[in-house]
Amino acid sequence: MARPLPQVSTHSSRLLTGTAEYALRALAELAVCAPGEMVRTVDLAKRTGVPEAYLAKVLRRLVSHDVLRATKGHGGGFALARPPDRIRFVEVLEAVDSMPLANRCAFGRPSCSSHDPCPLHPVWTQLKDTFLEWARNTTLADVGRPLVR
Amino acid sequence: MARPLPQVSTHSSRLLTGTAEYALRALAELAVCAPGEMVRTVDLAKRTGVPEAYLAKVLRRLVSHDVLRATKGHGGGFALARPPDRIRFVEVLEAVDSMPLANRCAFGRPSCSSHDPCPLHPVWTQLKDTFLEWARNTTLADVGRPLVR
DNA sequence: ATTTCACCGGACATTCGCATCCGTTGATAC
DNA sequence: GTATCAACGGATGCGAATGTCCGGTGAAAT
Repeated sequence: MARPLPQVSTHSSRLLTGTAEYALRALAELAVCAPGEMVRTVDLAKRTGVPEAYLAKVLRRLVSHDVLRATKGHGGGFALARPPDRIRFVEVLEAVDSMPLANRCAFGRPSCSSHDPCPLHPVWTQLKDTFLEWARNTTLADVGRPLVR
Repeated sequence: MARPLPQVSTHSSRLLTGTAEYALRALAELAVCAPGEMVRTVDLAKRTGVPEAYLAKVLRRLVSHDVLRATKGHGGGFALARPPDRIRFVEVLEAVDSMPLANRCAFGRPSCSSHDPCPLHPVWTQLKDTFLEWARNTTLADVGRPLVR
């Protein structure tokens, strides 16, 4: 017992940071709980396979960004701050990562637009916009579902 | 002078690793050169804003993966190993990152499929497949173009 | 042949994301 | 009031990704 469990793997095009993935795992668990049910860090850690001490830190960031709410003491724990369908992935990513991805040039140029594009601008914009659309349109209500959209 | 120039920014949902971004910058420059023209590391570094010493290391990885070819000595440098339209982004990412993204569960489960899905499986698959499609269908011939596809 | 040039490749330094630890705070149970 | 519980938040450690350095190798110019 006390099996190490699957930590984040390293060195690969990952799309999401390890921390963001951890946040989504925990939120996915909370999304299927009864509304208002408080779940402790230790339980979330067990269900998600995320290191408990680190998960605690991630959850705190989500609380400070009003994605989660928390209560202390007996019967305490974490719960979603709103119904699952009103928590968008983009909010989660902003909370744990702070993603200024929207206007970032793949060439590192301070200004890069369709008017003054860098060589990578078109292909990079294509990928970036797709990702942002996904992050903005996906909510916690979409987890654990057969993907209808 | 000797201005630091825009290194990769940190802490954000990045989609690509810094190294992968560096590789694409350099390849984008080489893609618009005359076929067979050899470009030196120092010149690529200036044009792309990538630290020269590190870029040299990235370029070597691309050579060992047959994305680039290199020659030493006077008039030496790097050039694409093939025409731009035959170099897919996925090859580049595999060369510098080694991306086993294809079958990786966002919940860290050893096995996760549509038969035995984790809560995040549907939404995660959606994003992952979109990214892989982008990486496989985009080539160096697409850089610097108005994005027609 | 010698010099110069530019890639090669490994050793080394730095930075940052990931992870752990521990004392503090506030709420509940008794 | 006291004890217990669980979140809070700062300090610290670790390892991978990033970035630097330098001697070696082979090709071209003279």
